[in-house]
Amino acid sequence: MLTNAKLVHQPHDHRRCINAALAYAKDLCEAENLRLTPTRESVLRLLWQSHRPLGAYQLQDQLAKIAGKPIAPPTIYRAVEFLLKVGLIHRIASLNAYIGCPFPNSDHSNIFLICNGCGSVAEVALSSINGLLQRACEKTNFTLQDQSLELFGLCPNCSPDDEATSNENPDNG
Amino acid sequence: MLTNAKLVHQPHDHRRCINAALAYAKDLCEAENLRLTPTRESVLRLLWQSHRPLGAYQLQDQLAKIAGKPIAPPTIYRAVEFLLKVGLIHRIASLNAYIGCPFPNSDHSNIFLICNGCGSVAEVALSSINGLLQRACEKTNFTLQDQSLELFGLCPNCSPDDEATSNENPDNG
DNA sequence: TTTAGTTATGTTATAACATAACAGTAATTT
DNA sequence: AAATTACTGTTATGTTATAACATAACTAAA
Repeated sequence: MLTNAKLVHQPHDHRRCINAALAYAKDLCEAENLRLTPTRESVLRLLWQSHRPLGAYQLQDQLAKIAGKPIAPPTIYRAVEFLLKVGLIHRIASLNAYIGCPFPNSDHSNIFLICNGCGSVAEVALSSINGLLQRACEKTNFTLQDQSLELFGLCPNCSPDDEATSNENPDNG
Repeated sequence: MLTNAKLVHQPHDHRRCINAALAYAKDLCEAENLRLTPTRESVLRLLWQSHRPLGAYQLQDQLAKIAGKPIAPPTIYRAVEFLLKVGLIHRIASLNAYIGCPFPNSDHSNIFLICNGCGSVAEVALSSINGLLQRACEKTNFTLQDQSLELFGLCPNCSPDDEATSNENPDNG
């Protein structure tokens, strides 16, 4: 089971997450002859500021602050579209929000663990589930192309049966 | 595996789908002392007009025609909210759209098979998948509360490797 | 090194989805 | 019938996303 859940739910040096993501993005774009322009890089960096997803208009606000000038929605959506296309970020459909992809290299299909308490989102890739889904599709003669698997609940920090301190703004990035 | 996939993807007497859904809704509301008002019933009926989901503003247009007067968005969203709460319909997050629930009685968690060709949506309930998801959550100490599982692809009618006629507007309701 | 082709961004407007707030009406209870 | 609750109507607005067109920046020949 490939997952970043431990990282998301525990204190860690989040700069390493950011640096790794940015470095990977740069390498990928160089290798594929894609342009990681300043806008795109800024949006990617913003989406790695924490392990919580950001909506397009949150990105707009934050990018405007960074850029020191107003940013229009299409600018955000274009950057997001690019980053989605090359697999560096994900869209969380149920939240209308975006988040950095922790496994951009692996050809995984993702299950998102979305915490109703603190808003953190962890990702799990589980081939056994993909196998089951694939078989269910075959049984119904459905040709699977893409998927959106989003689970809602409470992360370890926000679980009531967890004795630890909880909620709202854990500093795990 | 509980599914309505065959029904969705094959020609069938769709009036039976509608009648069954409406009858069930009436029974349920009577039993639970809930009010299936004309607006709510109309919205439910519209969501059972076909096996394709409808957005709130499509519902608005169609309900306005039926009612012969303009309908404001809150009217739709209130009816939808009610129907969601009592489990008679589902929301498809990735489509911002709503669809009648084919198994309103069973305590299932649903996987939606969304056809990129004709827009039809079938539903599958598969306990083995729920078990796997539950175990994945336990491994990461995530307390599962709710889920949204949406698969995209091509239904049997829209699959290219299927010799049958295809696409866009199959008359299966 | 202009020119043309392509890709990316700026800008304005608007489409599409969803809810807040408050007034009024209908059903239900007392 | 008055009080209470549940539902609906109405206006306005918030939120998410895209269309359409203009301009700028990069790239690759001529």
